[in-house]
Formats: sequence, C-alpha cells, structure tokens
Amino acid sequence: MSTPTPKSQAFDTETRPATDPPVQNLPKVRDDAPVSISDRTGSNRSALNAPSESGSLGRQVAKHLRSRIMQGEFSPGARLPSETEIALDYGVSRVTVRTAIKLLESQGLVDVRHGSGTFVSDFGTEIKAGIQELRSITETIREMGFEPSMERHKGETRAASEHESARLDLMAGEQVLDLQRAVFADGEVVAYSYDVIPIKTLDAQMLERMGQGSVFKVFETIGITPARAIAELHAVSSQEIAWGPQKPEQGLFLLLDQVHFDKDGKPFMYSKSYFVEGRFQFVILRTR
Amino acid sequence: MSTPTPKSQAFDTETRPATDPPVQNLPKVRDDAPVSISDRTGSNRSALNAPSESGSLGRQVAKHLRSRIMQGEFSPGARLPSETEIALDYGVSRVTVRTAIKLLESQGLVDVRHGSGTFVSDFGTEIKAGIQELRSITETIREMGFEPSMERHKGETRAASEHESARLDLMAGEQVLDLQRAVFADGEVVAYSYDVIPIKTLDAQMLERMGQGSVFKVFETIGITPARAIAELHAVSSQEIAWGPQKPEQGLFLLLDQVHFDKDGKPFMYSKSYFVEGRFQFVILRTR
DNA sequence: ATGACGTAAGTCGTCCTACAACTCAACCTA
DNA sequence: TAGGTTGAGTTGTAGGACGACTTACGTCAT
Repeated sequence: MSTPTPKSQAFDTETRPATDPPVQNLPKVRDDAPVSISDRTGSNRSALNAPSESGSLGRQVAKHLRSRIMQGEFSPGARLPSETEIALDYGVSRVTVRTAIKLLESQGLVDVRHGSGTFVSDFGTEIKAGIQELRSITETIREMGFEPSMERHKGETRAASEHESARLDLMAGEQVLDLQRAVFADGEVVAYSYDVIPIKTLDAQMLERMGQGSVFKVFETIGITPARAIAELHAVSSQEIAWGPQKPEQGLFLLLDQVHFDKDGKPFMYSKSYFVEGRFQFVILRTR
Repeated sequence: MSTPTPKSQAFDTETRPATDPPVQNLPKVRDDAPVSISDRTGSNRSALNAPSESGSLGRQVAKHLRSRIMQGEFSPGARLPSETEIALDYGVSRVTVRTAIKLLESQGLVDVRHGSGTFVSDFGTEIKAGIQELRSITETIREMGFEPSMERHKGETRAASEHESARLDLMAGEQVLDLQRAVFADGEVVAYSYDVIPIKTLDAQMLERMGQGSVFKVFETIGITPARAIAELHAVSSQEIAWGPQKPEQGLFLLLDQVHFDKDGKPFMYSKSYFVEGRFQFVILRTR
C-alpha cells in the first residue's frame, strides 16, 4: 500500500489493490498522510481489522467495545470514556463511535444518559445468553462456561415436507438433510435439535461434516453467513421428542422453532430446538 | 418560562430564522421567532411532537416512521425514501434520521444496504408481536387486531416473599400488592398474569385502579415510565395456575418471568405471565 | 455553618458540509 | 451481443460547531 488511499484509514490491510492510487472521481485531493503517527500508549487504533471483511467501521468498533465490556474492562455501572475520547482512541470520527454505541445500547449492553455519559448496563454481562443475539447453541454454551458437545442421532436425506418447503422457500418435494442431534453441556443433555437443510446448498463432503460440531462452522466454509433468524417460541410436553439414556422424564421442553437467513435474506436452515426445561436459562432484555 | 427558550426547535417551526444569514459562531444570538412558516403539502414536519416529552428527536422520528411502516404506507420489501428526503420531510438533519433508522434496523424492522437504500424488512410487519419490544400485554393484543380485556381474580396486599424482595430490591417483609388477573383477547383467555407491585410506590386510590385496564397506564400517571424489562422464559405444565370456566385442560403454559425497570433503573414490578400454549404467538427476531 | 442559587465544565444530541464507498442501471465499446 | 465504463443516487465516515442536559463547585444571603 504505497500511496495510502484513505479508505478505511486506520486499520490497514484493505480491499484496495496494492498497486496505485485508484483514480477516484475528480481531483479529490486530501493529501494528508493518514498513517504512521507515533502510537500513543494504550491506543486501540489498530485493534479493529478483524479476520477479513467485518462490516462497517461502526460495527467493528461496537464489536471491539463489546468484547472489552464482556472481559470486564468496564464493570457494570461504570462509565465509559466520553464519545470524543473513544473516537480519538480508535482513530475514528465521533459519528462512527456514536453508531457503535447506539448499537450496543439497542442490545441493552450500555445505557446512554444525555449530559452525563454512557454507562455499562447493570445486567449487561448476564445478558450474554440472551436469545435475541443470534449465535449457535454450542457458542452460547461455551460462553456460559460449559463444554459443549453433540451426538448425532440421525442424519439422512429425504423429501421436504410441505411445511418445511414453505419455510425454506423450496420446490415441492425437494431433498433435504434431516439432522437430529442431542446437545450436551459438560456431558449433561440440555437440548434436542432437529435441523432441516436443503441439499442443494451442500456437496457430498459437507453432508458428513454436518454431523459433528457446529453446523454454522460448515456453512461458513461455503460462504453462507447467518444474518438473521425469525423464531417462534412454544411450550411443549411430549415423550416423542427426546431419546437416549438421559431422556428427561417429564418431557417438558421450551421449543425454539426458527428459520435462519443469510445476509441476502435467503433461508438456509429450518430448525426446531427443544430445550429441556430447567437446564437452560433463557433471558430476554426488552426495551422500548 | 417566559422567554421562549428554543428547546426542541424543529417541528413546529424551524431551526433557522427565515430572516437572514445566521450569524452563528461567537455572538450566539438566535433572535428567531420560532413559529409560522407555511406547511408544505405532504410534509411530516409537524407530525412529531407527541403528547408531551417523547425522548430524543431521533426516537420521535423512529416512532413515527415505525407507525407509517406498520400502517402499510411502505409494504415489506419496499424502499424507503432516501435519508436526505426523509430529513427534509421531517425538517431534521440527516444525522437525526440516521439514528432513527439505526434504531428501526436494530429492531429488525428495516434493512439498510450501503449504496442502495433502506428497505422494509420482509418479516417486519409480522414482528409486531415480538417479545423484545417492551409493551403491555393489552397493547400487544390490540395491535394484533383483537379486543383485549381483563378480569381480576385476586387483588390484595401482603408481605413480599424473599424471592420477590430480591427481585424488587425491597426490605424484608415489605408490603406488596398481589394482583392476579386473566387476560382475554376477543373474550377468549390467552394468559394468566401474576403481578407483584411494591405498595410504597402507590397511594390508596391507585390500588383500586390497578384492577381494571392496563397497569402501565396507572404507572404513567404517577410518572413511572417502564424503560426495560429483563425476562426469563420457561415452559410450565401445571394445574395450579389457571382458574375460571375457561381454564385450559392440558395446563401447558409459556411463562414470561420478568422484572420491570423504570428509566432510572429502579425495579417497580415483578410479574409472571403464563401464556396459554397455542393461543399466543411469540416471535423473536434474532440478529447479529 | 448552611442551604439556595448561579456558574462553569463535561457530555450527549443535533446540525451542517463535504467526501468516500458502494450499488445499479444506462451507455458505450469491442 | 457481451463486457466494461461511466455516472447518478444512496448510505457510511469525517470534522467542526453549537444546543441541551447533568453534575460539581463556588458564591452569597440567611
């Protein structure tokens, strides 16, 4: 990156070809050299450039702030540095910092008070098991301090049911992978997962790998990133759901019936997750 | 407040004086007379100033846009006007519009695409029963197109249990109002609500009014505005919960066990709402 | 001393202006 | 016709300025 095109300044590495100044528009000058600059101690300026493309700057900052909060750098109730300070720290504009903070606020992580400051929400850290955050079950379990594991009970291809076709936006009778697994936390069963995945999005090799570990990991390798899920909640009492030696006696479950969408709005998985009542704490932060 | 301090300028009126080049900078005068100005046709400029104090400008705009979307002015998948247009329409800056849109985005109502525009989310309108939106049950029922009603089954004062004291941050043995009600939609029972409210926040007159209608309405009259709730979800199977002629046979409920907080972070109500399974659709939009 | 009041500094909210980065469709060229 | 280029439109970020609110502190009269 010879002539440092100010694109995403700061966090280097970036899309731009290493070759030369892309002739943007007109004589857009801006001859400043937005790099170098001696590193102030404690600066978070270079902390952002994630693995690869991580969304907008604001989201990157939000992500980083979030992890700082989660790791206890700011304890619940504590005040964050002012927006201006944070902006200087990360080397971004205050506008960007504000979008980041707005995001965290909407997630209930912080609490912005006009004229006073931004404070870490009192719950905040407990919330991380919250449903509204889209993440895989295994991921959630691990963050709660347990060791997740899975056991495949069934994994076969079949034609999609009418209901499934509707949810996944498929042709009638299209083939799907029917995956049934038990989910464990520290060896204790916490949920039974029924996943349905359209075959067409997978090649043969994927089918096997879907069994063990996180399904989402496999999706990532083929460029499918989960962006949203729309979920329905139900209480279920049935003996037909669980299996195996740890099958719970009373057969009472909290059902999360959800369709997953990628960032283009295309559905790529339909799953019913039956959580054994009492083994898993679901928390929702409701805001206005 | 004699001298009309320009507080929330904008609607009604307008920031800039129609007179002449605003001097800005140092001698901060601002001698404008903040009224008049003919109404452009179709302008939403004056649509904001709600009942009274409605939060920041950005939130007001968000609220108004939200209702426009809900009322079908923009159908799912449709593109909203550009940020600049909306800003002109409401007579606010683009920054403000952006904060509003960010809010709607975080609620899953719209979908912002860089370089392309802002689109109404495909689900969007279904979501309005979503849990993460904090609103009273009656409000939710009404928005779903049913007529809500309530029936008080019990309403007495007693000492708070240990568990309740912990949740509500009370002294041991403090008095609370124990309210038990059945919730109906178009005459059909959909939920059983167990509410616990500290007495100290109420006067005698309030106690009666708590019985009928929305509890939140009563709270509003004494200046308590619900800002957040932290809720736990459970599946419950029991015959001890419901009562009355419409008592459901199988006794299967989705329990929303929640503590409500006002904007200062003080808990003011602890409630357990048992929703009769199958009668009420809970939808959650999960995002990352 | 004490309490009411005004003042000033700090911080979030909004505005303005100017670009940068991205998308999409129309156009042009090979 | 196929493919690349251009340009207009839209969201994202920057920077500077000021309004509105909160808080702490100092002043002053009691």
